[in-house]
Amino acid sequence: MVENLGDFRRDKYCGEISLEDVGREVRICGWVHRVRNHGGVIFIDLRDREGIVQVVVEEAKDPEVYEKADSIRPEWVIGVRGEVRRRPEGTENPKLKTGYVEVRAKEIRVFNTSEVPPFPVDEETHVSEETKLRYRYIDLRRESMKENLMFRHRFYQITRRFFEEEGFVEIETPFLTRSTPEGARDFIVPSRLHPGKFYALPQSPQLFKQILMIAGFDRYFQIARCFRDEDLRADRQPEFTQIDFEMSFVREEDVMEVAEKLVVRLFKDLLDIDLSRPFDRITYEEAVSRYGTDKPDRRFGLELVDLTDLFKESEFNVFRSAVASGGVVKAINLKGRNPSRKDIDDLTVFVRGLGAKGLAWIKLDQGKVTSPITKFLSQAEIEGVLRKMSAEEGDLILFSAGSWQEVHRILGALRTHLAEKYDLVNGSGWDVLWVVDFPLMEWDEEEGRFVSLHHPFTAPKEGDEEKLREALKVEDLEERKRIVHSVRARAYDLVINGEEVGGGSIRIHRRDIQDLVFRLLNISEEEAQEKFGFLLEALKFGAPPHGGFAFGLDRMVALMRGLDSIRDVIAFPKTQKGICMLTSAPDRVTPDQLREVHIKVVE
RNA sequence: GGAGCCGUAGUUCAGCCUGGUCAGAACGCCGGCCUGUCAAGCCGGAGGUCGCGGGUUCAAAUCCCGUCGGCUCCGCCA
Repeated sequence: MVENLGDFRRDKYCGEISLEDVGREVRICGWVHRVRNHGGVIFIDLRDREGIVQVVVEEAKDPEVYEKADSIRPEWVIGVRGEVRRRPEGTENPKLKTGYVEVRAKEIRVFNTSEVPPFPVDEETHVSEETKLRYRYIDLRRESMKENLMFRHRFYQITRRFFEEEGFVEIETPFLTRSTPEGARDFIVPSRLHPGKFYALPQSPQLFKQILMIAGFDRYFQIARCFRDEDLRADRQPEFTQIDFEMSFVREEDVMEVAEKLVVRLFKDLLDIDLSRPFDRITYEEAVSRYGTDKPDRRFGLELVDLTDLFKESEFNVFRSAVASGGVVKAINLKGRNPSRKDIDDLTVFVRGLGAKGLAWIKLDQGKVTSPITKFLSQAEIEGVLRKMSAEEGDLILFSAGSWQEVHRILGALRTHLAEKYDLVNGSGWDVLWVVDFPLMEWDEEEGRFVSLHHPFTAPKEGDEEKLREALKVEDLEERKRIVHSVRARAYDLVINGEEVGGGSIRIHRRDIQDLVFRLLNISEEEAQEKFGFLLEALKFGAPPHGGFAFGLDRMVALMRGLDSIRDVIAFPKTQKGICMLTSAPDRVTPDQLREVHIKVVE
C-alpha cells in the first residue's frame, strides 16, 4: 500500500501550477487536502507549502489510478504524475490560485497514510489552543499559520538585507552566559564542570553588544533569541526574538533613523504600506499625561483631562484629599454613547480589578446631569467639569483621583478598555511614534530604592550627570527623589498602535558615570564588580560613545499580520504556564543527569 | 501571588441557573449511492471516564469543596 519515493522526483509545487503548464506532464507531491468522490470521477485537492491544486481521476479513462484514488483519505502523503490541463469551461474555481487548471492523474504513489487528524486542516474550524499546540505540525499545515511563518521568514530576510546595506556586521553572542541581577528573572543552567555554579540564558545581548562596540565593530546587529523567566501574556513568551543592533559614535537621532528606515522598509516590502519619516515623537511626560500610558494608541481620542485645579478646595473629600496629598484628579469623556447604568457598573468592576477603590462618574442624559457624586460637588465645580470636558448630551465622564502614577495607570487602562468595548479604533490605520525623554530612574516603593526605567547602562541626558552627583550628596530622601526624577534618560521607545515594539538608548560609555548610576541604584561597588565587572573593566579600555536599539520581532510580526497573540507567529510556542504541549517540556530528568550537574531536588 | 472565562463524541459546541427521558447537534469518521465537484450531494451507521478527586442527595454533566489543564488580565516583565 505505502510506497517508497523511488525514482519519483517532484518538479513543481502544487500551488505553482498555472495556465503556462497546460499540456505539460508534472510530478507533484503533497498532502491530501480534500477528496470529492462523485462515483466515476474523483477530485483530490493536493496541498503543499505553496498551495493547493486539483487532481482529477476518471474511472472511464484511468481505471487503475481510479481504484487507488478511491482509497485515499485526507492528510495522506502522495505523489501524482499527470498532465496539466485547462479546466472545462464553467468549472473554474477563482477562489484558488490554481483554479483555472487541474492535473489529470496518470499515476498516484502513496508515500504515507495518515490517521484521521485530530482537527481539520482548514481555516473554518476553531480549535482550542491546547489541541493546536499539542499537534502543532498539523496546525502549521493550515494556510494562515503557514502564511504567518512565511511572512516571518521574509521579515528576517528583509532585515538581514537592510542591515547589510547599512554596513552592519552580524555577530552571534552566547546563550550560556552569566546571571544579571537587574531586570527579569533569569533561566539558569547548571554546570557539570563547575559544581554549584550556573550559567544563565541571556535576557538580551545587551552587555555583549556594548562590548562589541568597545571591540571596535562599530555597527553590529543580530536576530537574537532572548530568555526571561517571567509570567506569560498573549504578547510574552519565555523565549522570544529581538532584532538587536548597536552603533558607535552616534546620538539618539542616528539610532532612531536606522530603526525608522528598517520599519519603513518592512512595511513597504511586506505590506506595501508607506509610512512617512520621521516618525512622531512625544515625551514620556506627554504620553502619560494625555493617554495614561508610555505606549499610547492615538488612533482614538478619549484623552485624559487634568481637573486637579478644580478640586483643590472641594467639599468632595475623595478629590480634595487626593490633591492635598500631592496627587491629581483627571477624567476622560466617553462621547455620545449614552451608556446604561449596567455599562457603568461594568466599568466600575473593571477599574476595581486594577486596584481602584471605585469609579466616580457624571453622565449627561436628556439635558440632565446624572451622577452619584454631584451631591458632593458645588455648582461651580460641576460647571467647571462640564466645560473642561466639553460635555454634551449622551456623554459619560469618568474620574480618577490619587497619585500621579495611580491615576494614569487606571485611566490609561480604562481608556484602552473603552476603545475596545465601543470599537473606537477606526480600521486599518497605523499609529507609529517614538516616546522619548523617559526618566532615567524611578523610585521603587517595594524595594525602597531607585530602579532604572530601561536598564542601568542607559545614559542620562548630556548635562544631567551633574544632577546625579548632586542627588548623591542630598541626604533628604524626598529631595533626592525630586532631583533624580528630573533626570531624563537618552532612551527611546518605538510604539505602534499602542504596542511597544522596541526600545533603545544611548549607553553610558564612561566609567565615572556608570559608577554614579550604580551608586544611585544602590548597587554596591562589590556587587557591580561581581556582576558587571567585565563591562566596567571594558569601559576603561577605550569605550566609544555608543547606543542601540532592539525590536521585539514576534510582536512586530504579529502586529503586521493583525494577530492578537505572538504564539501565532512562533513555530513552537509555550502555553501560559510555560509548557511546550508538543514535547511536554519542562520535565524531570534522570537521577544520573541530576547527579552529573550536582543538583539535588528539594520537594 | 491574585482575578475572570473555559473544560461534555475525533473537532466545535448545546445541555448546567431550575438535580430526575440529558447523553444531544453540527462537522468529521465508517459503509452505500452518485461522471464536474471544489467546505460536493443523498441514504444509513459507529462513536462519550461529561478533565480528575471528594462531598451533598433516593438520584449529579448539572449543586458544593478541592485539584489539574487551556485562555485573558493584574502583579511581575522592556
